[in-house]
Amino acid sequence: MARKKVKLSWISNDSARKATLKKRRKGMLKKTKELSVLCDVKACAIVYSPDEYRPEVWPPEPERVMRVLSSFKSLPEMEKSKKMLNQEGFLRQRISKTQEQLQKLEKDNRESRTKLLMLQGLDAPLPAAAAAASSAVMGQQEMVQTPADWYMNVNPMMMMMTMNNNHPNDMINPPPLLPPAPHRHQVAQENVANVAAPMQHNQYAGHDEDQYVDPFLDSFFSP
Amino acid sequence: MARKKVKLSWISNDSARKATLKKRRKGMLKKTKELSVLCDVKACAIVYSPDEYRPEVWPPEPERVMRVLSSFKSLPEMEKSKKMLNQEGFLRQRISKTQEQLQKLEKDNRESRTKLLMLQGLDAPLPAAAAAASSAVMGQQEMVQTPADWYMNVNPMMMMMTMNNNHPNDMINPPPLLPPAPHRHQVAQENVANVAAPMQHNQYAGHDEDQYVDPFLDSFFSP
DNA sequence: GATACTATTTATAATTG
DNA sequence: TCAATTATAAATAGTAT
Repeated sequence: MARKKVKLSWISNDSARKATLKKRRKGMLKKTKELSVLCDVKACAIVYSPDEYRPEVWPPEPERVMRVLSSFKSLPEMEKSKKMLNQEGFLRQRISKTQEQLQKLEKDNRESRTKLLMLQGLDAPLPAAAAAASSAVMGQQEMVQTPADWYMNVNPMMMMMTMNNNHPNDMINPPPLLPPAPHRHQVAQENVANVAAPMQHNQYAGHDEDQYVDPFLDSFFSP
Repeated sequence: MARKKVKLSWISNDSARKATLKKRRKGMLKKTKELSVLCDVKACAIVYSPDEYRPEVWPPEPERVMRVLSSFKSLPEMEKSKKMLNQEGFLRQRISKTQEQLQKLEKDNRESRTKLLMLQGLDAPLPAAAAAASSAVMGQQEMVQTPADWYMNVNPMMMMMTMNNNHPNDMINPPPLLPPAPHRHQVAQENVANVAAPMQHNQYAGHDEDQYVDPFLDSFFSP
């Protein structure tokens, strides 16, 4: 959106793509925030970026996810949710398939190089990438090496569902029966008319949403 | 962003707020799509609007997003899920690295082939694997045109936890085991709202992971 | 209320340091 | 590579139909 009109297709230039990602990701999250604030709606944006183990997310309060989840409580079919996919299995399967692909690719690569050698008679050493690739795929040991604190900070999924802004919810959630949350008092009263909407997905509005954990959900997510 | 600088606070005027919501929501989803296409990253946006039973979502396959929601059970708050999170986190990281390697390898492969061509002056057809890799890396146009199809091949878990290039993702996500669902092809790329829950009647038949729709999540998007 | 239409503000592609 | 700058494309607030 500047200097030149951009065509909507993948940016092949690595550095250019990276730069664009950085700019636009920021812009997108900002837009999300603005929409949510201006119109008082639940909005959520997630962007996973290459080489980053955790996604950029808006809104920044992952704990609000619980409220969104609690809106599901009334839905039927809950029992069947046990059938939920085994995520780890999914990933493992993917890795296996990727390995296959990689192996084929490596084989092709080797064949190409062999031809090259025969034709030009010089020894082009395998790029580090190729060797690293196989070890990366195969090297399960690294799993053990994963820093303990690494995953502690990782919670892409949990952030994913977070949403809504405080404004309406604050209105919707009168001072809890529980210990009051002081920060809520800054909410303006003019917004009364607006409070209806955000209500629609929250059945536990009367509780302190930052602390309350729906017992049903709790059990649902527990083994 | 026009006529007057907007103050970042809730719009009290009902009609004005509604109008803004409509405009900005559209804009935000568009931005999400653009970012995703231009930089080839997994990006997701969800907007709940008042008086609308289902949220506007990008990408157009909400069931993919839904699966992300299911991963919420990995919340660190859930003590027993931490272990699993570790596993997933590791796997995700591993996949990211593998994808990097794969990209490098693929690039290298291309270079070798270029040399080959120059030297032997004949066009040796790409072996299957390399061709697949190539199209996976280069085939951005198709993705833009039929995001639905594209996502058919994307593992939901990958979508939510990984981020990175599609190129590698395509490699990592081989074609679905099940035959494609033709009805998805009618999904209009631009009309996000209409495709909110195309899978809602696609039951758990087959229980293939790429097709399976969790009833819990599915019902979320159903009125 | 939904468009359609600008005048502006924003976002950002290209460029520079 | 990265941040800052700048010129331009996009988004959109207010308005009219």
